[in-house]
Amino acid sequence: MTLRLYNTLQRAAVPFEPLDPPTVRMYACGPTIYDFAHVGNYRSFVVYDLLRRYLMWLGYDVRFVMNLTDVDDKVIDGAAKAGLDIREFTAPFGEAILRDAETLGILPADAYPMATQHIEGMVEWVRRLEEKGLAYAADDGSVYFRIAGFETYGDLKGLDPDSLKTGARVDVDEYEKDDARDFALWKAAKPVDAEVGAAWDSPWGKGRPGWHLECSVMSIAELGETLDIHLGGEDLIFPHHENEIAQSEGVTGQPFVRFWVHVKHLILEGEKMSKSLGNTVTVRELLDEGVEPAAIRHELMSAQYRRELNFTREGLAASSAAVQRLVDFHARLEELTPTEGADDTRVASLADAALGRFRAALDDDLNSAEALAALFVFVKEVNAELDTAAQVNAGDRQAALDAIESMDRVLGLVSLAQAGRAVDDDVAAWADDMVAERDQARKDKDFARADAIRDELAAKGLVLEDSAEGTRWKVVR
RNA sequence: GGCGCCGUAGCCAAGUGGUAAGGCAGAGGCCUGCAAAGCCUUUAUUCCCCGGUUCGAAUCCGGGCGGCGCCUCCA
Repeated sequence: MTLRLYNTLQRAAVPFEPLDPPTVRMYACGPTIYDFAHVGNYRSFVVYDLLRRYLMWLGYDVRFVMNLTDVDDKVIDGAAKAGLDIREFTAPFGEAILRDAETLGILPADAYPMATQHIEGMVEWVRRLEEKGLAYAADDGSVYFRIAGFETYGDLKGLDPDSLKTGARVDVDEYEKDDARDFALWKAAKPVDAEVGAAWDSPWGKGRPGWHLECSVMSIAELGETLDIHLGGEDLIFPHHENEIAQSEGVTGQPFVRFWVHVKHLILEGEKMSKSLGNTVTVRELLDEGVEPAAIRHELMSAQYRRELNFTREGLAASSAAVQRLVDFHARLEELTPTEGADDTRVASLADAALGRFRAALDDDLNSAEALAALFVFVKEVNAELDTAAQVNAGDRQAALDAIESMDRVLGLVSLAQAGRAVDDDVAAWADDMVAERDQARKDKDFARADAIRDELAAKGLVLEDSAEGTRWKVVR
C-alpha cells in the first residue's frame, strides 16, 4: 500500500513519492494575520497537520513550512485604522493564531516565514523575472508579471488563459497593465503604505511585494526549488497558486511543486461561512464558550478533506462525546491489571486489523473519517473482548495500548484530550480523599452520603466510576 | 456564460458495481445500592426524483430538482 494523494495538477489521486526520500518538503499557505483565525482556517491547518503527522507515521522526514502573510491590503487597512505600524498590528494576531494552533494539537512548523522578513529576496526575484522578460515595470513603479510569457499559465486550475481576458472581476483601475490578466509582483507605494511602515526601497522606487510573490520566494528559500507538497485552501488554486507556479518556474526553470493539495472549505451550521454574512466563528470564541480543543479537532477531521464539512455546535457536542469515549478506552487499558499466564485474547489480531484499516483509510487520500471509523471499531471490539475475557495478559494489554497510541500519533485526539483533563495535585488529592470517604459510606450503606459526595465531585467536573477493582474518578469536559 | 463539487438514518459522515461503516442522539436490556463506564438488541428493505445499462446500482449513463465552490489577492 502506498499513500495516494489527490493532486490538483493532475485532477486525480496519484501515488505519493517524495523527490528525495525520506525527506518530504512540504509548504502550506498560512493565514494573513490581520484578524483572529476562524474555524475554516483551522480546518486547513488541521489537514496540514494530519498529512504531516501521517507522513511522519509512515517514516518520512518531513520538513514543514507555513507562512504568515504580514503585509497586504487588509493588513495595511487594519494597521491604518488602528494607527499602528504593520508589525505592531500583525504581531498579536500572529501570536494568537500560533497559540490557538498549539491548543488544537497542531505540531509547530519547522519555520513560519513572514513576508516582511523576505523583502530583499522578493526584490531580487522581481529583478530576475524582469531580466527574463517575464516582468515589466509600469509608469507608477509597480511591476507586473507578463502572463503571455508563461505558456502553461492556467494549467493548475484548468482555465483557458484567453477566457480570463474578459473576466468580469478584472480590476478596471489597473490600466497600467499591458494585459488585464497580468498580476502585480511589486506594488508602488501609496501614501498610506508608508504611514504604516509598508513601503520598502526597490529599483522601481518605494513599494511593497505583491501577495503571490511571497509564497514563491519563501518556500523556495526554506525548502529548495522543487517542493514535494504544497497545500492551501481550495480558494487559492486560482489565482494564487497559478501565479506562484508562473513566478517560480519563471525564475528557476524547475518544476515548482510536485503535489498540489487543496482543502475544501467548510460550511457553518449549513451555511457558507463568510464575513459578509457575519457568521464566522473563531477558535478563540469556541474556546471561550468552553468547547474543548479536542472536540474542535475531532469535528474538523470528521470528514475527508476534499469533502464539504458542515461544522455545527451539535457536531461539537457529538465530537466531545466521541473524544471522551477514546479517553475512557485508553484509561481502561492503562488501568487494566494484566494477569500473568492468561490465555491470549483476540486483542492482538483486532489491533492488527484496526491498524491495517486505519492505514488503508489514510492511504486513500487521507480519508480521516474512515480512519476514525477504524479506530472506533477497534474500541468497540476490544471493549467487548475485555468484558468477556476473565483475564488479560500483559502482551494483549500492551498490543491494544500500542495500537491506539499509534493511531493517535496521527490523529492527535487522545493526547490532546488527556492534556485538557489534567488536574492539579491538590485537586487530585482532594478527590482521592473524597472517594475514600465515599467508599466508607458505601460500606456503611450510607448511600445518601455517598451520593452527596458524588454530586460534590460532579460539580467540579469529576465523574466517578465504580467497578470490581474499586472506584476511579475522571475529568469530564 | 465557463470549469468543478455535493445530495446516504434525528444530526455529522464512510462506502462509488455485489447486496448500507463509524460517531452522536433515541428506545429496550445486562451490569450497578443508584449511577458512571462497558456490552447486547434496536433505530435507512434503503441511499433527492425519474428513466436507462447490468444477473446485480447508493455506486455507471441520461434527464430533472436542490445545495455549493472557483472564474484576479477569501483557508
